[in-house]
Amino acid sequence: MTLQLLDLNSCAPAPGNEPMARSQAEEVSALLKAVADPTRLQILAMIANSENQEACVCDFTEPLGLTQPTVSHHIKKLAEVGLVNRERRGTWVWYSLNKTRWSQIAELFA
Amino acid sequence: MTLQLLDLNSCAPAPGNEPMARSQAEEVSALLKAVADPTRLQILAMIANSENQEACVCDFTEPLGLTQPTVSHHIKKLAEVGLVNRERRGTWVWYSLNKTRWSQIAELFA
DNA sequence: GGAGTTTATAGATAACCATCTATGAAGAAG
DNA sequence: CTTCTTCATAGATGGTTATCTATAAACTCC
Repeated sequence: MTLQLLDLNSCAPAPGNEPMARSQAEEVSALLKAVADPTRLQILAMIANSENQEACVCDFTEPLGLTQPTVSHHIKKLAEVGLVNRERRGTWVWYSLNKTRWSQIAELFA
Repeated sequence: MTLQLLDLNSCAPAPGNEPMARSQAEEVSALLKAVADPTRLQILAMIANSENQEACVCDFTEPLGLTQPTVSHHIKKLAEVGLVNRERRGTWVWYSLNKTRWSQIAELFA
């Protein structure tokens, strides 16, 4: 999936009433929806602020006051849009931030 | 409302399992939810790409294939989080982008 | 004031989503 | 192979939201 800008700084010949392509809008929207949830923002911040910038599901349940399946659900949403990487090491599954994907969001609003 | 960063680059002493404050997460989430909708992304892009970087409700209905109340609903969502400015001039109401607010989103993901 | 135009609001409905409980899958260790 | 731990999935449920129709509000012009 290739992210494209909203052309805020574009000097294009003013498309007029032609709206941004719906498909592109839906792509960007899906990425933003994943991050537009308070619990998922907390999860992302916790990963970023943790020791090795990685964490497993069980690290979140108690601080967030949520059940394990709910945390798994949220992390899955983040993984689906490529915001977190998944890596199994033994019994645990470690999740880390995909910083490239993260900064792609920043570029959208640059 | 004061926007705060997710402390991705923070050198703070590693809060450990203490999650980001829920209230802050909800504030940021509300802002991102407003923009995490394909139709609203199209509206924002259309405003940005229009002649004087402003547009009124009736400019959107036909290109987006939505009714006027639906467009009003979406613009209201954007206005509620301060992403668009509202200005009545005669019969029309003109909406423009709040670029300060816009770039605050970029800062969140910087 | 009355008619026409533009935008906002109210209410209804269908789709979506966050959360839970229950259960399955994957790996470690005895 | 069995047991324990961690994570994922399935299904149910209540809350949120995008959309529509109908109507009100604000403004212009005659």
